[in-house]
Amino acid sequence: MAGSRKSVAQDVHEAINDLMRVYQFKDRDRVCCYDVSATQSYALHRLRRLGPVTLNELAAAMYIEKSSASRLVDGLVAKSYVSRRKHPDDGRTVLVSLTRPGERLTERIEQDMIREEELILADFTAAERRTIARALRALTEAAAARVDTSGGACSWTEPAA
Amino acid sequence: MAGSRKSVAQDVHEAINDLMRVYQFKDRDRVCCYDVSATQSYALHRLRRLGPVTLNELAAAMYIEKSSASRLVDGLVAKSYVSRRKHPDDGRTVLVSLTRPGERLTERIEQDMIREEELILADFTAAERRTIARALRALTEAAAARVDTSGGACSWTEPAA
DNA sequence: GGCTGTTTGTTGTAGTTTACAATATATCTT
DNA sequence: AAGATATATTGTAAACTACAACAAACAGCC
Repeated sequence: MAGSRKSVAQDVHEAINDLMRVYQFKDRDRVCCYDVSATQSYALHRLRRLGPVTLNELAAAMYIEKSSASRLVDGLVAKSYVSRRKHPDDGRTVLVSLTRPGERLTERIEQDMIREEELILADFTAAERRTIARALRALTEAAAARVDTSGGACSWTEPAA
Repeated sequence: MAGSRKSVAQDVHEAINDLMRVYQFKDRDRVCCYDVSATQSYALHRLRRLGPVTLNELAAAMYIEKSSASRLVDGLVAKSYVSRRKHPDDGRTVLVSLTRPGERLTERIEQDMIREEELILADFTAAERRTIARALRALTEAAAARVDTSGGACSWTEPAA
């Protein structure tokens, strides 16, 4: 395998790059269809998954700076899709959570996007679809393991050179 | 399969979302290491793949608007990594291509990123790595097939509802 | 109990990426 | 040759992000 000139790693690298470009475009295009942006939509989905979280936790889950998360929440609060309230036990932290309208919107967007994913996946057999899902998940986890999200910022773990 | 409550499409949808967030973060983090941004870096890689192209072609390959491509090229020309010259046969179009320094930088970045990809892939067997590569490529092509890049803009092909 | 240090979140500021609309120039069609 | 079309650039504005400075609340220690 070390002999092959075009490595699998190179294949994967290019494929991920291309996948990201296509899906980023897809996300941009989708903005118009709902009341939220792609980033806001992702935040809603994380919140749906995580339940009420502090701002730092949300920032870590999204791999963004806490100040970015703060403004992201600003926007969603302004639209009444999330609530930001003081933590009962710790006056420093806030608890961010979906409102009922937020839950409804999140579910609707999620269903629509899954339907689109189904169309894309229609070209594959059931076994292939499962393989794709597993591969993506594994790859994501492997990459996520290299991110340090402690504190209010994130940093990529460089290999000790 | 229609019976399973959590569909494969849902799995794939979430996995792609998460993968994108992690890799977008990884890209942002990597900006510091070179003389170009992540987007500029992607443009360099496309140019390396495509050879000299017109601005519209580059825009289509990157799924961005022609005006965005124009400014993207501005930045890379300013750094002397690409050249923008008039097409000999068609006075309307420009030919964008890598300069020698641009080629060198592109190769360097690509090698570094592939090395990182190898670290991420280290957790998988050779067979798994090949499966991941194939799955990603197939997924990307399936998604790309749904984008219409004719003219100076792109648009996502919605299913006829 | 009160001082010091730490954690948490917000605000000021700035850079990058992107799109839409208007424009200029060149080519094509009839 | 005139109008229509294609290509690229510029004006403008929005979203997303980070870093730095700050304010408020907690924690520990003496």
